[in-house]
Parts: sequence; C-alpha cells; structure tokens
Amino acid sequence: MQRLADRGLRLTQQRRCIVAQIGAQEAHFDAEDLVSSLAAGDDRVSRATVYRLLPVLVEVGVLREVMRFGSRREFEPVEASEHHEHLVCERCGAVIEFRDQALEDAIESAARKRGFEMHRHSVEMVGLCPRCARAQARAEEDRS
Amino acid sequence: MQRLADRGLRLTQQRRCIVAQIGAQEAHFDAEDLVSSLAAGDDRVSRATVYRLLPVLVEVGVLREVMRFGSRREFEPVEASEHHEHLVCERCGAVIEFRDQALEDAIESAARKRGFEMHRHSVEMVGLCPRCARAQARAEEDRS
DNA sequence: TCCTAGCTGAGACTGTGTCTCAAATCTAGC
DNA sequence: GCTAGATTTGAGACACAGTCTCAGCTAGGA
Ligand SMILES: [Zn+2]
Ligand SMILES: [Zn+2]
Ligand SMILES: [Zn+2]
Ligand SMILES: [Zn+2]
Repeated sequence: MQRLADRGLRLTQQRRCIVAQIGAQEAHFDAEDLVSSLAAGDDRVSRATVYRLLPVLVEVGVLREVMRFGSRREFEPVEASEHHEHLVCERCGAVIEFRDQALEDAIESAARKRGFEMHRHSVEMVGLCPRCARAQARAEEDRS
Repeated sequence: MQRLADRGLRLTQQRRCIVAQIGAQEAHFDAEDLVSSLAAGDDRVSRATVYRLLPVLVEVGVLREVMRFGSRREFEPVEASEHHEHLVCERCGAVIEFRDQALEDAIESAARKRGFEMHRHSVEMVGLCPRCARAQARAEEDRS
C-alpha cells in the first residue's frame, strides 16, 4: 500500500481490498481469481478495478507478471517470495517452484554478454514431475 | 506434410497452403500472421482451419508453442531452427534470439537435480536491448 | 468544509480463439 | 475412374479475457 501512496496514487477502499486479497491467494493467481474471491466476501470491487490495479502493482514492484502458455495473465507477489523458476508437469499440472543459483548466474551472464540490460526473466520447464515420470515408466513397462 | 499422413490425417489443399506459408514466416509467428499472409496471396484458407491446424502441427512435432507474456499464442518451427532463448526489449519491442550453451547446461542440470523429466523449456529475458539501453542512459544524462 | 483530480462501476466493446453444422473433399475399395 | 463414407472445411455464432467509456463518487489537500 505504501508503494502506491509514494507514487501519489490514492489509497481507496477498493485498492485496500484487492491488496488484502492478494495476500490470501496462492503463490500464483490471475485477475479472475481475485474477482471471484472478492465477490465471495463482503467487499464490493468491480472487475474493471481489479484489472486496472494489477498492472499498477507490477509497475510499483509489488507483483511480477509470470510468463505462461495458457490464456490468462498470471501474477505472483515479488516480496514474501524469493525469485524462483517453474517446473510444469504436463501430466498432472503440478507447478513446482525452485531456486537454483547456478541457473540464475548463467542467465545473468548470458544477458550481460550480449549487452542486454535485463530487468526480469522467467524460466519455464515443461515435462514430467518425479511422480508422473515414475508412473509413466511403469505404464510403459506393463505394456511391453 | 508426411508427419500428417503418418497419423492418418488427410493432405488437403488447405493444409498444404498453411504448411507452405509457415515456411515463409519469420522465426516466430502466430495464427493471425498466417491468416493475413494467406489472405494476401491467392490461397483461400479460413481462419478456423488455420486455428485448427496449429495444435495438430505441435502434436506431430512440426511446431513448438512458445511461452509468452503477450496475448496471442506464438509458434516456431522445430526443425530448421536450432533451439534458442529470447531477449525481449521493453522499449522497442525487438526480440533477440540467442543460444548459450552454458545456460542450456545449467537448465538441464537444474531439472535433473530435481528428478524432473524435462521435455522442453523456455527462457525469456525482458529489459532493454543494447541500443535502447544506450538511448535511455543518454536521456537520463540530459535530464540531469 | 469544500474542491477537484483521480478513481470507480456497469456495461459496451475488442481481440483472440473455439464451436457448430451443412457442404465440400479426400481416400480407400471396387 | 467411380463411389461411398468419413474427414475436413468455411462462415459465422459463440466464449472468454481484457480494455475502454463516461457519469458519478471519493480521497485528501487547502
Ligand atoms: Zn506430474
Ligand atoms: Zn512462481
Ligand atoms: Zn530496444
Ligand atoms: Zn525463438
């Protein structure tokens, strides 16, 4: 909230509700998640207001937009969650978050090497999580 | 085209046109790029047919879907384009493709370390390209 | 308290992608 | 080559995510 005030933005009741609701979300969420959570509660915040605030929160550094294959824009809080990358399981849909310093270093280095001033980055790995990889292997064994 | 026949899919005139048009595209393209390119030519292929074929081409391994921040689904050919990562400039919109073996190794290693069977991955770096970074620095100098 | 720039809500609008179904067409089998 | 029948197509309706408009409201400074 303070970040908003610092930019001369007003601390309206709606914005307080949205920010509070973001705190109650899972690590990843999208605008519709917020809209329905807010609708379920007693707070009255319109869809337009939610959609309007999210880019602002990215701008002031409260949220980060997450890269995706799907159709909805996804966000995650910047604070309270160290930067991390994502493993997405193709079979069960699980999203595993992880942090790997060697990988971060390699990314920084690749950007610097090309004269690029990197502001943010995102790595997404798609495949099979350990559990599904085992299940898959077992299924193939049975078939043969 | 052969990949389609192998799956028992028909080699229609429309599918030939679409595949040919994909060959004429830039490295990255989306469904609307194809629709308008085809409309400009003499080929008559409906939007629905283009949208229907793209997931099929991903399925048979001709295309790969690219992860993105934007709103349109993007694709790129699997063959004829070595795997690479992306630098996206926030200011001029340029997309710089690059390949970095150290980065690839770090990614492979991070996945293996977590028991993940990785099928594909995608790295997107967002910031300022060398040209825009210089322009930005110059602008800030002038202001002070 | 009053003033006003900034904010909000409702719903129209846009862009992207999917679905429906009658008509067209590909392919196998003759 | 012809025929039959399953697949594919095209046009437009539909669905979904997100943006915009504008009249009315409100936070917050004077
Ligand atoms: Zn899994
Ligand atoms: Zn995350
Ligand atoms: Zn640039
Ligand atoms: Zn690429």
